[in-house]
Amino acid sequence: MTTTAQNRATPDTPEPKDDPGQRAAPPPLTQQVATKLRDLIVQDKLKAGERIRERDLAERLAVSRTPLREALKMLATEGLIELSPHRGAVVADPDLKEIRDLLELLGGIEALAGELAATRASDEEISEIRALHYEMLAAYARKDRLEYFKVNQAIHAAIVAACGNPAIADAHRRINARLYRVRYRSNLRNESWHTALDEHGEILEALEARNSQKLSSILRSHLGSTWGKVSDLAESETDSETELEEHP
Amino acid sequence: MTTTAQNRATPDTPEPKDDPGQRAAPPPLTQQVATKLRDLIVQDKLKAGERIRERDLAERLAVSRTPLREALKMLATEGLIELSPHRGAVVADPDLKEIRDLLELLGGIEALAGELAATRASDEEISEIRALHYEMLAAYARKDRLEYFKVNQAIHAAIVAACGNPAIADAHRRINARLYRVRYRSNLRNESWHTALDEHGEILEALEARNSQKLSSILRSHLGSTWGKVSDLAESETDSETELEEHP
DNA sequence: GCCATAAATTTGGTATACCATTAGGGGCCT
DNA sequence: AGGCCCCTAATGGTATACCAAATTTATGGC
Repeated sequence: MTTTAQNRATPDTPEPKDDPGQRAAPPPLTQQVATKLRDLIVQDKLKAGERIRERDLAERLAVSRTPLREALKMLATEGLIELSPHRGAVVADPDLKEIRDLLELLGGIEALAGELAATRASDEEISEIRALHYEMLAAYARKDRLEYFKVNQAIHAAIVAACGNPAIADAHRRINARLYRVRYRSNLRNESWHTALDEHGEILEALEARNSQKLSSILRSHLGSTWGKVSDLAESETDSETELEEHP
Repeated sequence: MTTTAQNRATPDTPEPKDDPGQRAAPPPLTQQVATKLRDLIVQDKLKAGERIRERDLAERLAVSRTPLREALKMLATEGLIELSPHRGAVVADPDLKEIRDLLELLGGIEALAGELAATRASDEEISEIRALHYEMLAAYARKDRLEYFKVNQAIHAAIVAACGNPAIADAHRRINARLYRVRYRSNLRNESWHTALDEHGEILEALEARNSQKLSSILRSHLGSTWGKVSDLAESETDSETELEEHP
């Protein structure tokens, strides 16, 4: 058993997704599709503003429309795509105002999480964050922007997780997902790594000193500088390429 | 009067009645179902922990399983219900820890929103909030707990809306929805209205003085007292009624 | 009489078929 | 010649049918 066995409709489906011999739990297809779509959006393989044709995408993912639509509904409530009544789904393409709003919210949540983490984090968690910090320094030294970005994200996730409040961590993860693409591009093209690096030093310092107020305020301003980079980047882009956009 | 409190009781009211001859805009069924389910959950007509049988519920709502399932998926990502792989959906029944976590998050978001609203809110918005405050006093004078509760919610929603950040307002609405049932019951049975009332006076004062820091900190502690009431109530309940729960 | 195992029923998961609505194109009328 | 309207194709919305897994129940053996 355990081989999802929907072979009836699609006879040859070379799906290596779930291990057949493993007695582990088979994950629901809708969830798999949702996760896959999340990845596709976050990795920009589904471009922002792109129209999603259900039948095509369903065939591409080798699933039926039903689980795909359910996944779509989930991503819509997460804010990753937008659903128009009879016009289908498009990948969310936040404008500058939305990005600013989301960063403001994300900053607030990180500040809250940091404040709590400063008092609640275990020594082990702090040690791990310090380890990640060094990894980030390593990535910086190697000028490995991708690794730098990932570790950077991991650090923030770890701080948020250290507050011991899953609800906060979940909210953070969601908002972050909506900004992931933007921040990724910003990271790849921006010049000033050092400001973020300095701030991260302060963050670690405040955390280890268990200084709630300081950690909180640093995290707020930290995302403020992120906003600066993003808006600068957006400016230079609209300058040069003039993104395709609907006009009235 | 415009923007009376009743409008804020439920996120948005669907159109259960079919348009007579009007061919304007038929709202998607899935959305209607989702809205209806939200209301049912929030009004406790679908009890916490209750198992949801898709076929029954679909028949009860006179829709097919497909839109119902899509709606279910949406509510699941919103945290209002929980989906177990093959055991179906149950109405989310947060335990004390989860409630505390959610209140902590909600407090943080309200604090953030308040801080921003203190500087950004228009005079008209502040006036409207004051008007709502008086409505709440009226409900208090009449000992109308339901109205009091609704106006109370409306005030907080108005403050959050006044921060001019839809992302924050949306996040707030979602977290609040998950706590609505709990807070509603707490409100109906708790004795001490006055503490909340006093705090609301301070809130209004800080907002009109445009004192960001004060408004922010008051909103944080305000939900702290909410936690006190909720936990007290939970205590007395487990004392007296012994909620129906699965036993080994 | 009790426990274990297997069958049946129930329930959720998935696929497909069908219907309604909307966008696009071409022809007709002004 | 240009704009309005109708017709057609495509796409999303809804319903139903079928399959697999899980729970419950019945039955047989200890």
